[in-house]
Amino acid sequence: MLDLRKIQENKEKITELLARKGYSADFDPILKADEERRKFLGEAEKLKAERNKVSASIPALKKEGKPVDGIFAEMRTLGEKIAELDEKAKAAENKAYELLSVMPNVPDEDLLAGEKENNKVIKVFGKMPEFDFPLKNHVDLCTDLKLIDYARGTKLSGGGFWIYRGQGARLEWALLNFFISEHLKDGYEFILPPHQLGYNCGFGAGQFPKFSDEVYWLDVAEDRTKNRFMLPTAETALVNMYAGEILDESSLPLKFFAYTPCYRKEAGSYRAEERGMIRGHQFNKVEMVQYAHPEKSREAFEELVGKACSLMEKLGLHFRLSKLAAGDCSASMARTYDIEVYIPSMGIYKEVSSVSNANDYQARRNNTRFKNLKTGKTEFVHTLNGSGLATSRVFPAIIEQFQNKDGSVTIPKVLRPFMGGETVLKP
RNA sequence: GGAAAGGUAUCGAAGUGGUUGUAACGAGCCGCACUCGAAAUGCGGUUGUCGGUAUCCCCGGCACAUGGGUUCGAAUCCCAUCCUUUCCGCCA
Repeated sequence: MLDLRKIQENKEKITELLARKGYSADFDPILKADEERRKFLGEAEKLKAERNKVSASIPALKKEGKPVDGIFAEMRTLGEKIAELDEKAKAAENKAYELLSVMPNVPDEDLLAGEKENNKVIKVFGKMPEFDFPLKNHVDLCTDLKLIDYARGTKLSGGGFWIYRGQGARLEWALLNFFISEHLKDGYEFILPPHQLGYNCGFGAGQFPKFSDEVYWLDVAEDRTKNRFMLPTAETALVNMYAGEILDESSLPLKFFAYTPCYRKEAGSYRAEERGMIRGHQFNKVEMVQYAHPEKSREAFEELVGKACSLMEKLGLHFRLSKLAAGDCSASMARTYDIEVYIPSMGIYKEVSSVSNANDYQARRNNTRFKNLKTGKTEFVHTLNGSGLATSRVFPAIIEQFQNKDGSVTIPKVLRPFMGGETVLKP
């Protein structure tokens, strides 16, 4: 949610920043509705003040035995006028809110305008793997090594689902446990949230109403706002934990991570080259979230980026870090860096982590605040999130980047303790 | 799913149609006093939000789970919804 006051003060600037996201904003209907709201509100409040004054004098009048019936009749008419003005003010407010709630977040000023093509690679990690033998893709490797059962996954649930089996399940679990152990070392609190969330969570995270068709709904109620959906990322849960609450300033930053599967329709995004587990309807992810003091949120962002990179480095993978252009950041986010791992068989880099700062956009939507002791005011916190990490791209990257001539795959050192000391995946 | 009780501020909790949302009382927190210092004690302060060209005070509106209703007037009465606790039922 954008700040209406900032729009009033700085309409041109915000319009320009949103244009970098490819969004053409028209604030005039919102500002007009808000002006209307204030007009009606002012009129209603004047009448209410009068009513309150009269009401307060009633007991005294009664005590003195003076007649009050005439006053009551007058007040009844006044009450009707008030109700009418209240209704008008409410209607104007709802209109402004509705228009405002579908607007995306403004990007940070240092972001380039435009889409993907303007993303900038900031840093490349590790060496591009080289193979002196014909390399296999991860689908073949996973099948030959009996790590993933694609065919039977489809049998159970249709396209976009697979089954981790034996050593494959173990590798997946080892990855998750490795991530968890690293986050625990950094002092983040481990969260296991519900996987079914209410509409308010989707709204608060800024994913609804726009993207409400891209999640799986549990059809227990006709009205979506009373229904639950399967979470598309743990962010949707973590970012709403303190909705409506006022946090202690001294408790900031709050640092969490959660493991959940992520359930997504990914409608229409299937492409032939994305075979195997690159894009599924259900994938495992460990998600990091911070609630930060507005003055410290840039620091928090760097910390999350650093953590995601460090996980990848410890796995020994070749990957790169990109700063996204304004138009490639999702609607809720003011700033996003992607970590992309190299998939040798595809010859391209695929996202394994997306680290974002929503600034106060999400906090405004779900009303998460803290008391600023310096100013004595309540302010919105900044929320940040980042994958740390999603396994569905890391797993294939490991399988492909660490494959050997004999068809085996070398297990990264940091994962071995979580796999009973095994060093190689062999057929 | 059935029954009962309940939802008031940072927390516990009182208030069950009137002049009082800082809303008794207690705790917490902040300040001051006492003290070498601390504890104890005493005094004072301590909700959020919207609006009034109003980041200092000021004036006004609103908020006692949420949404409606009754009334001149609602934390208080009525209806609906949500949630919590306890008991019972169900439980791959």
